[in-house]
Amino acid sequence: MSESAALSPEPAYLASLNAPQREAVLTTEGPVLVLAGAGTGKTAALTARLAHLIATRKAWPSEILSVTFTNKAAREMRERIARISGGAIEGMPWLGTFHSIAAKMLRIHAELVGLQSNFTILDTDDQLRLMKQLIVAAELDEKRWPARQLASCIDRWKNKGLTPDQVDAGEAEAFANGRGADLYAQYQARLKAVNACDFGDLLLHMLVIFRTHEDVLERYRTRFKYLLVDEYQDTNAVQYEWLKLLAEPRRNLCCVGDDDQSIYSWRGAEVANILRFERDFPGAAVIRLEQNYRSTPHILGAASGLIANNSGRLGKDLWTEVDTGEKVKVVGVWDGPEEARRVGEEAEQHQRRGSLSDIAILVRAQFQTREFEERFIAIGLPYQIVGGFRFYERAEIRDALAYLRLVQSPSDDLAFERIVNTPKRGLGDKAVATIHRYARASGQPLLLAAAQMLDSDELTPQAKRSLGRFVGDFARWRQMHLAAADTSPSPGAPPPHAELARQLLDESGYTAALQNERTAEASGRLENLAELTRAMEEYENLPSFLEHVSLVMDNDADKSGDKVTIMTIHAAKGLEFPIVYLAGWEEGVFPSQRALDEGGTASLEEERRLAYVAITRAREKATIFHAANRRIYGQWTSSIPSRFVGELPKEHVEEETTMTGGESLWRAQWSENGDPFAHVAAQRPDRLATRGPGFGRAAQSFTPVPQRIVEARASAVSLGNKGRDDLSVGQRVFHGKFGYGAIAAIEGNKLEIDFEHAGRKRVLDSFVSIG
DNA sequence: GCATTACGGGTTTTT
DNA sequence: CCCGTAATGC
Repeated sequence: MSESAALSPEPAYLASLNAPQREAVLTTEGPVLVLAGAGTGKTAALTARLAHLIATRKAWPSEILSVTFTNKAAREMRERIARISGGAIEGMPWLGTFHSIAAKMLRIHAELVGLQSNFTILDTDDQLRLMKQLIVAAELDEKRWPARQLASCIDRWKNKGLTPDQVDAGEAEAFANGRGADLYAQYQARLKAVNACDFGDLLLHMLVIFRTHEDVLERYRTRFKYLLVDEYQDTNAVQYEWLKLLAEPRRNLCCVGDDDQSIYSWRGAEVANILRFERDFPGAAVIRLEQNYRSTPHILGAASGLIANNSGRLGKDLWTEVDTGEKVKVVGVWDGPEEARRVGEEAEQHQRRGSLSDIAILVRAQFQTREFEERFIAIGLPYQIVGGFRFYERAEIRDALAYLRLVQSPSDDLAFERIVNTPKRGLGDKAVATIHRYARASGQPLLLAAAQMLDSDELTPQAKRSLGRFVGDFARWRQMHLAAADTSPSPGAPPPHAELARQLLDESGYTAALQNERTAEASGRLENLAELTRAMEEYENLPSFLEHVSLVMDNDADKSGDKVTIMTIHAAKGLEFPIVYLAGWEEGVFPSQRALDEGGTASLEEERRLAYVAITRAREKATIFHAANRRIYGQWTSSIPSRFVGELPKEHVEEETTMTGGESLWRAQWSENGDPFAHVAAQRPDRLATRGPGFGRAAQSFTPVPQRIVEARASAVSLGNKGRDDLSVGQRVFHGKFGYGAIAAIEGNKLEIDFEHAGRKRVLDSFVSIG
């Protein structure tokens, strides 16, 4: 590193940076706020800054605390630093998410908050079950005061840095007329009793420790010579307090963020943190990254004009050297299906020259994805929906993890509760309640209590037999686990903890139960479990794997194959695509009804920031849609274009409406009640034909049927007729686009098919032939 | 203890 | 309209 620095006029990591980026790298001392607009090379500057600190020997890698919000961001930064330094920088032990860093610290200092260092980190499911127990015990009506709501209150309090005794009366009112704070205290007591904590606790416990144990705080203050925070606009109150404490006395704190991209206030993020940075850290250098390397001038112009409608911004002017590009297109369509049809057609057109992975469809809310999904299935356009359930949140994965947790910590009562009757082994509520009672009376963990109860007559002989097997299994697995810890792993062979997991899933009957289901879901679940045990091989031992899992709820999208991506705007933050379709820009959808009803200006401004994030995802082309009619919760609703459409500067926008008769017809249908299709059918019979360009391709293996006839058949089906009687579950069929597959389920004229290559899809029966 | 039906509720999602 | 959860019957 020093050699190359001596040879070239400046170090390699500065070479491709512009002036403000350099400033962000070279201003190492004192507080720095880097306002990084969308697509302005923020990560490049950030990684260069880390490389610089290390290359100039201002700090060792272990003396820099760098925090990100997602594991993905942390991973990317790690990779980029390795690349930028040619692998010279390794082992940045304090680069990670707030939560993973907090967990690492808390393992060291656990006893200061009454935990043992091997505490478990609960998932949402465990939390809810625990809270529900408390609500029932408090004799509250669990209908009126659902556990979910308590969970969100407690989460909010933790995000604000409030311990149970700090929750004031006003806050406590939020749950069960003031009993919320009390339940919070009970919940914390229960967590301590089972040696566990939740996500919010990781940060809050450490904050409490910093506040009450000067020596611990001092230790980290001495260690961290430089602090770096990415996505600073997303920090919540606890995280802010953390940083303020740790940054002293050197105050070498560099925060990078964009106030215009703050879209997570609903989960505790406070834009105010970034807005008042200069006041919090007087003398702070504020550096603006405004040169955009991503989008065309029209896209930037549209986004900038829109966000200018927000007040209380720090302000940035994005610019680009690019001087070509299309205007942002705004398309008014009749209804949701037409919106999906249009996007599908354009995607197919693009597919002829380019790749489908260039295209993203961004929506405000998950329910909007359905329309696109249905259309794309019909025309056989490959797509992927990003978001929804993540791998580690799936039931079968959590079940497997609960087994493993219980093997590792026999006192993990929450894990015990989760799996004692999963798969069904005849230990229902009654048996479990008995075990509970016994455990509580004898002050023991559930699994231990269960083992002792085998010698008593508390349980029915049937339950006893079943429980005996369960307990015996665990005794054996536990032996294996302990043995595995002692033996040195033989090279080549799968590590013993992965073997243990496989054996455990077999012997517990979990695998068998899924195999017996013989449904498509079950086979998918078995695959997920296989993937889980495979993933375990990457880890040294069971404890380190479980730690990884509880912190890294990663959402790795399947990047293989050429597909259009459909996702929410939230999920798209930080990503970019050449072509972006922005669907559903209507009042009540985007901005969402909820934002309009409650929350006032603040939430409307957050919606606007979301819109800003959405537009700035596009590199070359952005198309905004608004539909005059949309079916929401099964009800046809007419809608007006989003106010955000009107806020786009005219010079950057090109408008189009597909409605015959233009504006007048569109306005006319407004007051109309009833089925908007009646109107459309009368005016525009062609609109009923859903034959996009892909139709022929998808339908190649059978006679094309005009849509109206297909629809007629669909209604016959809904009256009880089978669409076709030549299909049955398990049968091998051929689909024009997806190829061969087996029918997993039949619902009317809709089929669920496990395709050999395309995976599981829902298709209409008219699109398949017997293969 | 388990399968079935009724009911309600339905932004955004990470860690 | 469609999903997941909760009370209800077997």
